[in-house]
Amino acid sequence: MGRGKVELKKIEKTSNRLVTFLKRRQGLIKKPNELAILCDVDVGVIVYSHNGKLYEYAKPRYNTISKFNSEPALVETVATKVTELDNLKEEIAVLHRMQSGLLAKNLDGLSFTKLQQLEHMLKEGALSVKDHMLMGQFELYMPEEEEAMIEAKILPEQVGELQCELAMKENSLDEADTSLHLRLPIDTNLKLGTPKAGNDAENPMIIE
Amino acid sequence: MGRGKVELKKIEKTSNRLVTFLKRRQGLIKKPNELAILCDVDVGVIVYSHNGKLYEYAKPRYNTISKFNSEPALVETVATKVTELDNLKEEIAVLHRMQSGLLAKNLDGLSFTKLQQLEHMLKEGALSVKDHMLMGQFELYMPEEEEAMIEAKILPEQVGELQCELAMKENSLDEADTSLHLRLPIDTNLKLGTPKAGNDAENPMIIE
DNA sequence: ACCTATTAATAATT
DNA sequence: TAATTATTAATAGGT
Repeated sequence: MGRGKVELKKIEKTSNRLVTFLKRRQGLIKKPNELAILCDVDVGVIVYSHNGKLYEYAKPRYNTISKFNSEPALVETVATKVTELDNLKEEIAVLHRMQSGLLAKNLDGLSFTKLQQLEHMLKEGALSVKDHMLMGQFELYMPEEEEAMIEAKILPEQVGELQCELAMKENSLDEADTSLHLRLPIDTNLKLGTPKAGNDAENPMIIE
Repeated sequence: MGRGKVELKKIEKTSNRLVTFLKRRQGLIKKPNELAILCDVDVGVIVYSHNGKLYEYAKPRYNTISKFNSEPALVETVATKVTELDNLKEEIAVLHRMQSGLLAKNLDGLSFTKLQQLEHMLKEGALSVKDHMLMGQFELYMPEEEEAMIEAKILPEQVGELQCELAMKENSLDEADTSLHLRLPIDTNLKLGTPKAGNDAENPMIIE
């Protein structure tokens, strides 16, 4: 339609291209409205000009379409959502790694600083959890022999491995300035509870 | 175009409406393609038939458009994304609460079981982190007096508060069956490092 | 921006 | 349904 047909390829002459864009855009925005009304269906059209401006038509039966309709630009909207998703996934990955890593010992991906932070968190956290649980329920005194048994249980094989590691590395160390205090908080001389049988040593950390 | 113009209202005769839908739909899908090519812009069209079938055109310059393009239905796509976002946010909230809660002592939202899990994690985690850091860098021996000083530093005010709490609750306890072993793992007799000055006690846990 | 010759789309008919 | 045709609608190029 027009004086002579046009070849289906990019119009190189800029002024012509802009004029054609204007004209055909108007037609493109008008048509779906007719289709929507005549045939009672849902139609959406979006057109982006080359400088990013958005033109659109949408029969807003679906919320999603009307949602996009109200947005300044679909691309930006979705891009934002995708970025948001990616960030959240990344954050979850880090958090999971920090938590499950504690149990699975997969700490390799964490920086030395993160390890320091973890250590700090563990120290503070141990005290906080202890404190918190005390608010609810606790047992003050426990037979000495029972306590000793529990400690024996809690001291895992890792301690032995640790000592083994230490023996092996004993002679090869320097650069003391980045080393850390790794001892756990010392015994506070509080005897604070009796373990519920088999309940605190087997359950891995699971996020529900 | 056609034998007589049509009024812009729903075509009541079903057969006519279906035919019109077929014809105009074809035109609607064809036009944007021409516009996209001739004017080198991005265009997307979506049409839903009344029985839910999706017809569309999209010049897939933007991933977002092509993404929708590959979906059976835009509505489902967006709904899924929103759900995904909500789930991730919820998961992050839980993870953050478990981590920052350790420091901020905001453990109230966590179940008793979660507290038990946390305690377990802390115990295991302390050993794991210790173990992990040992792989890299450590200092084996430390002067006895320095170690004592560090322990004094690490024993925070919470311990005092804990003791205070204990003193106050000393007489009011029962229900021993749900109580927990809260003592930290005992001293392993390993002297494992010297703290880098002021580096592990002040930094809160921050996820980068 | 407007015209208008021409092509393209399509409503009614077959 | 599918093809044909008369008509309207869109628009390319000129003014």
